[in-house]
Amino acid sequence: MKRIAESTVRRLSLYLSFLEQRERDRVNTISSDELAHLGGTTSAQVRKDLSLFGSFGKRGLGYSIPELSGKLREILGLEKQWRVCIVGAGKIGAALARYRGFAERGFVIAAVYDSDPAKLGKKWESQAIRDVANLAKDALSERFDIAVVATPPESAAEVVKVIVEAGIKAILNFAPTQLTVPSDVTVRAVNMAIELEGLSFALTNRAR
Amino acid sequence: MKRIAESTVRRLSLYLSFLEQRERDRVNTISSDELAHLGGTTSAQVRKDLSLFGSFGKRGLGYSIPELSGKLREILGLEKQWRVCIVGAGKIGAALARYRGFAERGFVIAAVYDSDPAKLGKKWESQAIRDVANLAKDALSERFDIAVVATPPESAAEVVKVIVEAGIKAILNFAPTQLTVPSDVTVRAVNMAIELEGLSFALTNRAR
DNA sequence: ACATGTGAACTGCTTCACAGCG
DNA sequence: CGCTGTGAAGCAGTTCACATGT
Repeated sequence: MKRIAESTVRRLSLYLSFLEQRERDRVNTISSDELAHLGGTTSAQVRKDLSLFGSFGKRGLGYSIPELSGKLREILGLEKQWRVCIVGAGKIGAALARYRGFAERGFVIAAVYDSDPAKLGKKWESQAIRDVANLAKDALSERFDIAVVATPPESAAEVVKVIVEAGIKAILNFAPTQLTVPSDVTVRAVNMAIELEGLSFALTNRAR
Repeated sequence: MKRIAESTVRRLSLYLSFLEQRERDRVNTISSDELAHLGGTTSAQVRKDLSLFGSFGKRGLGYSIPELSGKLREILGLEKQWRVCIVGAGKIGAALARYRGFAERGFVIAAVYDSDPAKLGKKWESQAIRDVANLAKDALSERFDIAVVATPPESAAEVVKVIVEAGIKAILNFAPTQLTVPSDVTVRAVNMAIELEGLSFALTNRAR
């Protein structure tokens, strides 16, 4: 399969979230132009994005919402359940564990780890917090697909080493650190400092 | 000033964080090649990024770490203090309020808002949680520079309306909703669902 | 000799514009 | 006629390669 740009995949996710809203409204067709408006892009961009995966629309009509959202879920791999383990039982981990949207989209929080003895064993949304020392062993039997790194920056590198050795191929990193991983492991980083600094830059350098 | 790509600004933030690590180590010069390694890019990219703002290096030597980090702070607008208000006193708001790194970089949490009567008045890292109904009024006297939207998706649009009317020109959005704002308002969005779906896509479509 | 700074070449994402089809 | 699907054109960001300065 052809290589797909990250920006394209992000837009596909967006399109899907709009379609899901519309599904609830019982509207059942949508044009590339409407999708473009919702997502702040152009109709040509929408059609190009979708055309990378097939021809899902009807000329003169637009796209069937149930059909297109099904296709997008398929493309994005949201038809299977993904087993996620969260490493780091701080506020960010908590926010993730509590967020209902994940379960809806097939992301199952399968385990939560921390290294703080005070937290171990405490229940968290029906999960007991486990000792991160057991992660490697647990991963063998529980087959985590995705690991979320929500530790302080000092521990991130070490945790990632364990994650990689456990054979997990996808990491969502909330620690403000650059991770080094083999090329078959995919990392997405969310770095709040970088976002805030981007805003700072925009405020400082915008035309007056 | 020439338009700068968002990707460039993100890299500048990264470079700065590496320089700050090195500053602590009392090393005082660094080459574009080293910076590139730390940030997973190329030396040409580093030099091109920096050259957009001036010539900060010495040929044959590299960049002075204190000088370059100073320049980067200046470029990114991190020399002044930015007043941030957080709207939504949930877990994400809490994670932000607690994160020490922000204060260090000049982002001052000036206020925290919520609409839940049960939360109002409670203290949070030395901030009393205020009623979001007062946001518009408070903004007049307290001059918030940046607003963080950390509310549930249903309330995001309404909150953003108030933020924009209050004259705040920069928004960091954690709600999984597309925001509509005038073109003089900068928005950065952090959407965990999109990141996870990106990982799902990568796991589904990677070469086998 | 070494590492920067930068025009030129390149790559790849986005936009255009229109043929194709319902 | 309307809206999709898609080559071709355009443009922006990245990489190359070398002249330049120390």
